[in-house]
Amino acid sequence: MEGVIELSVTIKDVAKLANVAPSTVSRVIADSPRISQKTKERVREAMKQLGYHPNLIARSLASQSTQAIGLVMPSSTDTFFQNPFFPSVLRGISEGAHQKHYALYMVTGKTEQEIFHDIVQMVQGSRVDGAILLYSKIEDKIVDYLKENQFPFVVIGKPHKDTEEITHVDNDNVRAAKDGTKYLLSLGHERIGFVGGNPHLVVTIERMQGYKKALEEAGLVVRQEYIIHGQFLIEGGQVAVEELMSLKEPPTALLVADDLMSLGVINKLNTMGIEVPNDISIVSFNNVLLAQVSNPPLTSIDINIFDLGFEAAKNLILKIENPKEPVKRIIIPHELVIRDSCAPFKSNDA
Amino acid sequence: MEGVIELSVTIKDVAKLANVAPSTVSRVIADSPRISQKTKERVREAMKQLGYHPNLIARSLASQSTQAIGLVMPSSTDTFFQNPFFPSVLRGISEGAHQKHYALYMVTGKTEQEIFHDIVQMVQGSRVDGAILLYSKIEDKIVDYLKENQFPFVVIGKPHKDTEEITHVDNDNVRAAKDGTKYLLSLGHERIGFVGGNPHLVVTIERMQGYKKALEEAGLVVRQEYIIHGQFLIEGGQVAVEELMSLKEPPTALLVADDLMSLGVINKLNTMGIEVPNDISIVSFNNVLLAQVSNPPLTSIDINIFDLGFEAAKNLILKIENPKEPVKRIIIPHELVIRDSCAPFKSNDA
DNA sequence: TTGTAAGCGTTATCAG
DNA sequence: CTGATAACGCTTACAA
Repeated sequence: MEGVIELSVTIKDVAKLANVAPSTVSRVIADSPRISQKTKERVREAMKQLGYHPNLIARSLASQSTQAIGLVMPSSTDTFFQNPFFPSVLRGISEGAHQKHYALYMVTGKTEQEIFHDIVQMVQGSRVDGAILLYSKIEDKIVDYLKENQFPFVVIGKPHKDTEEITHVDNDNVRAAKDGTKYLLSLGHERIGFVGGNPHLVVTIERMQGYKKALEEAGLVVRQEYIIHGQFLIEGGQVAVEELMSLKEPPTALLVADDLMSLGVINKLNTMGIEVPNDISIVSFNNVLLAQVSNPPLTSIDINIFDLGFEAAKNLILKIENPKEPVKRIIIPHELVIRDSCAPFKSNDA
Repeated sequence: MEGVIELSVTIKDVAKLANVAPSTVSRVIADSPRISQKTKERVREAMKQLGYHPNLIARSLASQSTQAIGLVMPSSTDTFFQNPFFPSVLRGISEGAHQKHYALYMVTGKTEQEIFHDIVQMVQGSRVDGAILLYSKIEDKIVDYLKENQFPFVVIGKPHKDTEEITHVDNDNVRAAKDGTKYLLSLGHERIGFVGGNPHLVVTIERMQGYKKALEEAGLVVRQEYIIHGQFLIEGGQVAVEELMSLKEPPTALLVADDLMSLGVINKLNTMGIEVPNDISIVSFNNVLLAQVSNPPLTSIDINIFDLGFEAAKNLILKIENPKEPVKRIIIPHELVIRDSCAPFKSNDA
């Protein structure tokens, strides 16, 4: 006869039972120092007896805060979900949120318009205290909207514009791509291709820049036909390979901007009878778990995805709880993890 | 001079500008048929001018509904997140929720206790209108709690107990495992091992049952040493292989309850110089995208993960919006997808 | 240290 | 068809 179907016990019920005013109960919940121990205990006892739990919605309305943060996905949700990047970054965000007792809120729109609409609702509807953009693309209406309304948000990746005014957590992707390319260069490769993701994503742009820079610094020309864009998916890699390998002078090494793409690349290459790393070398990006069990295991640039998420959540909450928190740019380190997908360049006429 | 920093325009502001009562504005928002067209237009005009957006929190408080559904993850969140099952089921849920304009809410607790606490908060705090359990395990406090409080929820998988009283979306896992095992049997294999996940998960139990049944029906004895449990992760598969292959009489075929585990299995086998499918055959489960690019491509039982999520969301919402909705059991069909990880049994002394 | 009462922004019940 | 007015359950001055 207890703990059952006690439909909505309110603060008033507790107050009545404990013989205090509702406001006192509220203060006990907040553990206000201005309430006597005795009262606190009495109230807590009453809460226990009644199985009281605060109504968070009411609390949110009164206190103008929800203890929830909104997650903003790219409009290509399906692609995004399929990629191991998503769960990893989510883990990081979840951990960061958890430490400060925040929950996560996701809208379910699919198209760009729907998502925009959902976000506006979420923000104006004050369902969340802040938002994390899990991607960065050029010309993003959502960023503009959030900025205009001075709503707390941080972006994972480098904002396309107003970089100095938007707190963001990012890798040094230019540098990372440069590192990867240099590694390939150091193995003697000169015909190096680049397989990137959606060209509207800033991360794609930056990695391409790094790739180009490395080539230029090595005194090589950048060949436009060596640069391919696809989706951050297995098929993206497969399609890229088809194009690249049909060239008269195909590359002998590839910088691939995503592990999942790399799997597709290798898979396609296999079916064509081309071997990695014997016939072609691959440096990949992200170093998700799959990179290890790939055949061959992938040499991949670890970008510490978990940390991207974790820092994003942490800094967003800082911002939420202290509106005058300064704008920050947080750079998460990367690291080239060498496995077995690269080999020294061997001239054809051997 | 418009659309900027209009901090919290309320229904009252709109009412004032449109020269009507707040309640009228509320009715216009709900598109009540009892409001004249003229008034509606006038009010809508005012809303537009002021950039009004309803405060969803206030609405929730007044209407006792949030248009959000809570997601309940297993306590081994990290493992769960890493598995492609998660994004797939999430996609399905998201789609189902989207069609009825629901959002998703996730708590961030890590340990079993924290999660339980978070869920209670979420439920009693009326932050969501219903919940989806993304797993089913034995002795689940959360299920008991939800049931006791008659809170709308559905589980993905088969509830451990009170099966008839809990709406759930599941595969016929016993049958599916039986099908997979029979297929192996039909190839001439008799020494078939089973690699399952966490033994507290109902899905593991059922797949194991199906496996056993198939063997028994074929007149074979179930060997306890052929049954291994691990995590639904790459390492889980790797560890299982170590155990299985150190047996004096190792199996010639494996039924593996998860694709990611299968990758681990194959990977480990490779390093041991054992070839799939020549030396050992594998039937896997889930048929996630990875199954196709695995080397060799996996023969895997497709359980239609997306549909699991989709139906769960759809039926939960049905339940939310109609409390007298009957309890339902929804069985999503499965299908054995044959690829290249199985070969006919070849006796050793060939 | 505690109580009173006024919000928070909606919805919903009555009147009219 | 529209307007008052009372909830919804909590927080937070302001009093006492």
